[in-house]
Amino acid sequence: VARIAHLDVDAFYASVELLRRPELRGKPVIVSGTGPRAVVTTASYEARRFGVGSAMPTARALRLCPAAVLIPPDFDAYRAASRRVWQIVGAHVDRVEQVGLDEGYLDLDGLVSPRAAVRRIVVDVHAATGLTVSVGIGPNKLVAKVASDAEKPRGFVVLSREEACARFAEASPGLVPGIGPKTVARLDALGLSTLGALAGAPEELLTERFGPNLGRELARRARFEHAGTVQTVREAKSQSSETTFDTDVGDRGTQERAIADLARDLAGRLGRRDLRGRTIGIKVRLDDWTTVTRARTLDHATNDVEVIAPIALDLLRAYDPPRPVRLLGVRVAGFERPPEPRDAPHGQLQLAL
DNA sequence: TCTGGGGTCCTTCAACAT
DNA sequence: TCTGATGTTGAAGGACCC
Repeated sequence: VARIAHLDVDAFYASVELLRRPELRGKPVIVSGTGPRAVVTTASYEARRFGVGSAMPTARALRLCPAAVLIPPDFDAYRAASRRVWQIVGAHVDRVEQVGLDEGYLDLDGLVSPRAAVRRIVVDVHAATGLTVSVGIGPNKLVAKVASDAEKPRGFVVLSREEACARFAEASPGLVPGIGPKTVARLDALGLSTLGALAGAPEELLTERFGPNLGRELARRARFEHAGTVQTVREAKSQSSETTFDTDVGDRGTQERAIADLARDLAGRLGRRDLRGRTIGIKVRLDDWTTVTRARTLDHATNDVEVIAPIALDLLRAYDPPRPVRLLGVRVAGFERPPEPRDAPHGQLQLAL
C-alpha cells in the first residue's frame, strides 16, 4: 500500500501570510490580486467556511465574506517558504516530484518504515517553517493525491486502491484529478454521477462516448488505477506572459504597447533562465471570452526581445481582433537544447556542432 | 457572478516526407 | 509512376491543474 505519498501544504499562500502577520490569525484571509477582475488565489480555512474558494472572483468572495482581509500575493515569499519545505522533504526522501510550490509526490520504495518516515517529515516541516501539511499515502499517485485531499487540513490518510474505491464510491467523479467540470457534466448526462457508477460502467460505453484514450482512462481512474511514476526531473516546455485588462481594450495602439511590454517581460525571464525557443505565439481573449492563439515557428531558437516583439505584433495585426480585447499574452515554446547544469568537463574542449 | 496567471497534455487537422 | 499507409511537424483549440 505505502509506495507513494502525496504531500500538500495546507492553504499554502494564506498560511505563509499568517506566519508573518500573526495578528491576522483566526480571521478570514484571502490572498488575491486587487483590481476589478481579480480572482482568489488562496483562502484561509476561516474564509473557506464562508464558501470562499480558489479561482473565485474576488468581488464575489468579498460579498460572501465582507470581513475578509485581502492580501496581495507575494510570490517571492512563497517561493522562499517552498524551498525550505522541499529541502526538508529532500533530506528524508531522495525521489521527490514537486508539483507547483505547495505539493509533491514522494517515492517511498526502499524505505524501511515509510509511514513513520512521512510522519517525521510532517513534524520536521512544521517545526522548521510553522506550516502544516496534509498527506496521502497509497499504492500509486492517484490514490495518494486523493487521500491527501480527503481530510485536510493536517490530514494523514493511508489507503489501498480497494479502500479508495470503497471510500469514494458515492463521491462525484470530479473528485479525481483529471476529471474536470466538462467531463463531469458529460458523465452526468450519461447517468454516471458517482465514482462507483463510473467504475461499474461498461468500458464500451465510455470509449464510444469519450474516444478510446479518454474512455479507457476514465474507467481506470474510477478504479483508482494509475501507472505513473514519480518524475524527479521535468524540463520546461514553454514560457508565457499574459495580462488581463481592467476594462476591455479596443484601441490597437494600447494593444500593441501591451504586446511589446509582455514580450519584453518574457524575453527577460527567458534570458535569466538561458532558455531559447523556436515558436513564438500570442493569445488573445475577446470581451465575449473567445480565446484565439496564433503562433509562428522560426528556423532558430531565440529569447531576444528584438525578435519576439516584432513577431508577436505581426501575429496580432494579422489576426486583427474583431472585438474589444480582455486579455493579451505572449508565449515562447519549442525550447532548444536546454542548458546543461553540469559544468564543463576538465581539460576537454567541447566542439560546437 | 462574471470568471488571473502560469503551465501541461491531448486531439484534430493539414502539409509534407517516406 | 501512381497510390496508399504511415510518420513527423506545426498550428489551433480545449480541458485541466496549481
